[in-house]
Amino acid sequence: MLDAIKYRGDNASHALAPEAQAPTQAQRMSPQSLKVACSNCNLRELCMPLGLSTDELNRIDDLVALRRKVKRGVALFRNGDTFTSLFAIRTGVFKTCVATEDGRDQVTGFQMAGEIIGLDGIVNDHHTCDAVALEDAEVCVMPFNRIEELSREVNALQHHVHKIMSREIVREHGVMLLLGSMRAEERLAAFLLNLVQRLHARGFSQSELTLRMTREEIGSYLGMKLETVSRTFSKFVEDGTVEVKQRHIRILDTDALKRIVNPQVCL
Amino acid sequence: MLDAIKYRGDNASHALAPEAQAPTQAQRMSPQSLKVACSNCNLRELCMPLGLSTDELNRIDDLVALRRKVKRGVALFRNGDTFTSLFAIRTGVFKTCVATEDGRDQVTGFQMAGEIIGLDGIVNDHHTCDAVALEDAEVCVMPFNRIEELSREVNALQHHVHKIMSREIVREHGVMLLLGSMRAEERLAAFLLNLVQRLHARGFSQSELTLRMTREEIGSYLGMKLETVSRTFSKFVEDGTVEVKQRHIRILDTDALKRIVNPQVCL
DNA sequence: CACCTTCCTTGACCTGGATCAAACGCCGTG
DNA sequence: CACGGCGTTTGATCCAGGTCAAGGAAGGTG
Repeated sequence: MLDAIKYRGDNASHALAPEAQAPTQAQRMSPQSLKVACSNCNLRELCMPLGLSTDELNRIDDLVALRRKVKRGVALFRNGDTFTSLFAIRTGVFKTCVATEDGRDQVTGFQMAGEIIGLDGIVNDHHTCDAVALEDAEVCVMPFNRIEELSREVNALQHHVHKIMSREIVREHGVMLLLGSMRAEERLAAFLLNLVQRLHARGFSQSELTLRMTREEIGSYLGMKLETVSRTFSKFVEDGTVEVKQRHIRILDTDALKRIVNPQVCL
Repeated sequence: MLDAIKYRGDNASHALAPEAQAPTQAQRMSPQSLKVACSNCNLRELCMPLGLSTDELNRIDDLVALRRKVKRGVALFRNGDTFTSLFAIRTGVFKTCVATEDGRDQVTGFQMAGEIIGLDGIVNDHHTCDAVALEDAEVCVMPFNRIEELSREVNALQHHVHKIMSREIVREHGVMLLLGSMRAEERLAAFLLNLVQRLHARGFSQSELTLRMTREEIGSYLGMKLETVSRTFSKFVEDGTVEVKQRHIRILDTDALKRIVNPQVCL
């Protein structure tokens, strides 16, 4: 799925703690005066196409209009907001969710550093879901007309944009498979494996993670009630597959999780 | 969702019968020698951006390399196939489905005339799902490198491609909402309303439709077993909401269906 | 520190939909 | 026309997960 790019050496156990990537004083004081440059961003390999020439890289630096901080619990955008930009997540984790008119809502994904959100807004020039920060976060704001302009000139960027959207479509296929045909244990196991894999690709541990979302949000994403999420965690603990201390999870037996997701293949 | 474009006047009751859009003799004989032209295609308003200049229209005619016929039950592409082209459906209905390694599969969508399939292949240069014709069908083959090339020059096309991908992402959000938070009756009601709405946008009846898929395929799409699909249909019939004769469906009370999907709003 | 709120866990019970099974209707074929 | 196969319907039963309810732990606040 996601290319396994390591861009941080440390396997910090408090993987996503806000302090881990605390902004510099300069960033905090004047986000706009700071020269925002993709070319020397350590997330570049996640957001941007590889193999760009120096010239192309410099032009891409202009993509990011500014950076924006989003406090925990605050929405980056909401259903109905006019669409102008895509957002590349620098730090923090977001959830995106859609809602029916009568109140029920559904988490459609959890996004972390290097991932792009806002793609839902392109069709109708306004967003059709909410993106809410699950912890203090920072994003790069990339005006979409600038993206379109530049991707007419930089082929690699054009193709990259297509790939990002296609990747999102494929990811959602996976969620549909999960929601349509898996049972509670399988869903949660798949969820944990996916999270830990993405964190690992970002240089964190393969076996430890700190959840940034509540049981209810996990449940919404996985199509089950929070009590079932909790019970399923407890079952994994009983089986010795994971350790759970509140939101801190340690995976003791990755293969067991894989077997749960895919009984046949992993004997 | 889909713009309600009417491009056919007739409200044929056997909406999707193959004969309704039977190919001409010329098409059957030599699909490649026939000049394939988007500019005079009656589906253009569904596939292509509006408001193109004559010049732009002519260039877009070159997008379609050829047309391809796909017999009922045959796959247009399969999981693993190398990706080269997107496909615009001219006639017929397709299903797309993904599968786990251990056999279970999940229908991710049903696509009809004017809709574009193959977007899943862009990320990794190979397809990650199967697209199977549910009835004899015909598609326009649009090599993706040609699309990228042309969309660098025709801004409207570039934006259109982005919109199509974004639309697919938004559609999948809706399916996730359905799978994650609706009950059987709501799912089937939502499914019927969506189908009939898309058919209506193509000039067919608002109240009658012929299903091209089996109960099992509907069930897979909606995350329920075929027996439950059948029972739910039967319940709708008891309630006087629809008439069901095999795959022929007549909706007697659209509002009732809407109320099932969205209890609060429709009192 | 005490208090409150929010989130999480666990128990007891219930139910919607899955599963298993049987029979029926439609349709293509020899 | 009879036959066979596939798709569908319907019934009977079961169970995974939902629902309701009661505490409990962590963390923030005055």
